[in-house]
Amino acid sequence: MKELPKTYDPKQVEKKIYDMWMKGGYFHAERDPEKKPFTIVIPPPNVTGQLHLGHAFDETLQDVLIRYKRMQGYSALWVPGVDHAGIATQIKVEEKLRGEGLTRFDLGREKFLDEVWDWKNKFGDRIVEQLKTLGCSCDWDRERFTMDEVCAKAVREVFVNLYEKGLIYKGKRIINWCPHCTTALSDAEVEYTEKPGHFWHIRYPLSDGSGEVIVATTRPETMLGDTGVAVNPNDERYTHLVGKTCILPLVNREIPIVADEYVDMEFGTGCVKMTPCHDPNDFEVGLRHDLEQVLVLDGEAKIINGGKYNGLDRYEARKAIVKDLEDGGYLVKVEEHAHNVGTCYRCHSDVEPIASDQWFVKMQPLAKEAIRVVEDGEVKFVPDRFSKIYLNWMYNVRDWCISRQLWWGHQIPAWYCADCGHTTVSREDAAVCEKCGSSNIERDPDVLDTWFSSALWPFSTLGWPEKTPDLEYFYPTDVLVTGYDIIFFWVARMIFSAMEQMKVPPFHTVFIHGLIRDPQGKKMSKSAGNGVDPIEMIDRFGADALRFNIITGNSPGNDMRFYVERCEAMRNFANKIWNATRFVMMNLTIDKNELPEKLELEDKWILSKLNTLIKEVTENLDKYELGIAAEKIYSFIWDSYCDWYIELTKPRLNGDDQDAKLGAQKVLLYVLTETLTLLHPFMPFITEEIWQALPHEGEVLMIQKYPEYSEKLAYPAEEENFETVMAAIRAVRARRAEMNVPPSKKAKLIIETDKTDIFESGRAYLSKLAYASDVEVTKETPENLDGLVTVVTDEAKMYMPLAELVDIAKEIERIEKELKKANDELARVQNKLANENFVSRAPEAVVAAERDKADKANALIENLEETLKALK
RNA sequence: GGAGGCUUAGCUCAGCUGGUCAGAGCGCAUGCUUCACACGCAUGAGGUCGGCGGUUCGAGCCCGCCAGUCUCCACCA
Repeated sequence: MKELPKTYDPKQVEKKIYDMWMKGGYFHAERDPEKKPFTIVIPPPNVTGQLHLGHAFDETLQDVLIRYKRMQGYSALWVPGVDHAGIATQIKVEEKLRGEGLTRFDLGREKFLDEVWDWKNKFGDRIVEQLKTLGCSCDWDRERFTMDEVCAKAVREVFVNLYEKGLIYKGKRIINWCPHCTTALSDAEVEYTEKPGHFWHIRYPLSDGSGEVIVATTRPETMLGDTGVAVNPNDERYTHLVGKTCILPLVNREIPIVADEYVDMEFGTGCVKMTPCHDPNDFEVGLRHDLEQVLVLDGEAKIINGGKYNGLDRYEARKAIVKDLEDGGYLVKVEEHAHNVGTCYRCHSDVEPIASDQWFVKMQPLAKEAIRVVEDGEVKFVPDRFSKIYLNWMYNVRDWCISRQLWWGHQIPAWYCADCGHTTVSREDAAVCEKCGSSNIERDPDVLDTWFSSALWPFSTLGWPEKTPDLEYFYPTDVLVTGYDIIFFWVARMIFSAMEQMKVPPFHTVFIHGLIRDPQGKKMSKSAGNGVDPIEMIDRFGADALRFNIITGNSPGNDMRFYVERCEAMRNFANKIWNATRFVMMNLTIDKNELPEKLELEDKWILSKLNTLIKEVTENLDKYELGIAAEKIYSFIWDSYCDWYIELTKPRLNGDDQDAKLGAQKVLLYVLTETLTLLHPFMPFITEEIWQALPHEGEVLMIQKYPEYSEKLAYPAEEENFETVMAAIRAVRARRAEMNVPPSKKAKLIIETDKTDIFESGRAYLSKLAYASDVEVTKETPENLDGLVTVVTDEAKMYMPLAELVDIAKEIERIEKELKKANDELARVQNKLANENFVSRAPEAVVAAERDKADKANALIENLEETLKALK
């Protein structure tokens, strides 16, 4: 027999086991017509990213689900892959270039893209390798990249398809512009944070010299782009001014005063400066009143078209302009004013609203189906509350700006004709204008939003638009697992994209989880330096421990704090399993896993508990209650199997009765194997390692059948009977602990009970677990209780001769106390049972349970009273 | 402005459709060189489940109000 070390060392195991799985091809999902498919696509992490705890959480949940389904006999496919992550990746490469004193423009598009591909090839495998250390059972044969050929084809198809349907258009709108990333962003990519600011009141003199209007603004520098002043048409203070013009200070431009409902009379001065090119509302007002559009900020947010201010950064310009206004007597007053500023979700620079020509996806028609499938329950969110968040967003969704002024990404398949001005949008790269045939065409330099390609992920990864066998078999996918923070970015867009292209929802369930935070509840981030590296955790405690830590102690959709100590606790759990196995193996003389014909009471107890566990765990997993399932297995292994059952088998294993010995071994092995199988999706490495060492049939645990509830192994009566023995043992231990009797001090144990057979059969382990030198089971009360310590339960009265420790007076006092407690309990229960309403309206089982409680309390009281009488 | 979450033992959190639901881990106390494990074993202390009302035979669990806290959406210049 193999000698196992005393402590489990994941490092010796995990890599070896993973390699074995890989070699065996167990991650690969076959299109098996005999099986039902179960598919998950991974939320593709950034190709050059590193695994953080958020990933670890996400991937662990998916791995548990996929392993569970695989073991249940599904053809379980987990499609892995990575995302090209347009902005994020481009920024990283540009930073690297900056270190060399270069910009992307120095290289030019082609060379720059070569650089990015190099970067991708250099770091692209890192996160994949990290996923493997976590134990992810992805089908690596099907790994995809959002920029590979298959995905590119899907992107091209969808773009052209939507364009042809009029659902993609190009237009001049106010978009969110990041001056640092120098690209447009979608609404979803802007994060708002409240920042302190000022509210400047500025005097705009009327052109006719008859007075002035005072406007209030938080962005004085944008006045360079002002082409009007708006007031509310119902604002009597200003009606006489509508139609007049005023002079824009510093610029000396004559601009009209217009009336528009948009203006809030209550706010500020009621006069609003209109900057159509740099404010979304002003843009709309400008269109309605035909105001001129003057762009005063360039892509880096430096002033243009602003005379002497040209070239100034927006913040410098603000200072200069405020000073000049003040010097010129135009500044009326300045107020403190906190307001929300949009920032780039990637670089956190202030986002600039700028009028710009961009490509958009028209959302209203697409949102319709995306709303319907969730409202109709074709796509369910777990927990359900996230469907409200999703729907609310979808109801109010605005057109999606999809063009990005980047180089890294899917370049937009649009060619502009220099001759006729026509735009050719095409699945194949265009050589000539489709309208006039001119070859004088130029491709749009912009690329698509990264999320445009991830939106197609559930079907592009399976080969769409080709009708591949994979697509046929594995689509639609089943569950999408992700954090609530990317519902809008990704989940929503996958749903409407799939509905438009596939006419079928991409998945039936969206399983949402929360964020992992630091012990203070703060978001983990690189800049705050409070991030915990999952790889380090795996290194220190093992992947299984990390996984178990992440799975337990939280509930679906809620954030959780990460405690290293919890990893330690889970490492201890792994060690516990390891040692339980050591125990079983060092007593093992059989090489086949089968139950014995004769089962002892304690065997039936543990088998029945196991059976219940199987039922509950399966139910919990089916309801996505992974944490609850995991905790139940934990407590079964630790509390039931290790703390009780193993101890119970020791007398048999160490005894001379060969049949009993074998019986105990068999049950030990059976229960251990079943439990390992149950636990495998959560702790794949240690369970596989142990399973391999135990007698088994089949190649690997990871494809064994998941345990199923069996009517044959339900022993409710025996379970209950054994619990009464346990209660007796606990009572004795508690009594001894109370009196500070060390385990080494044994005492005879006399058990007076009506259920002699139950206690009789447990004689051996009773003596062990209750530290008895000898056990006597009887129906008779001992004649003389002098010098006996008494322990009373509802099923037994027990006596231990520990004369030197016994103080009769104290004994009596204690029993009277217990008696009072029992009486209180009885009164409570009887009171309940006396309630007509309760008895008639509560479910039968509940009433029966109460009656049972009453019976037990009665029995206990009776026992206590008898003992008390005897003592006196 | 709108929506939602959270408030349960010293700490961090579980508690599924209202009836063993008052729990877990860590921490704490006491005692254990018990032949798998001190990354352990046994025993124990500790909570009027944020507050106030209501529904119900029965409420951490449902409803309303209040307080604290966090988040998301919208974004009045």
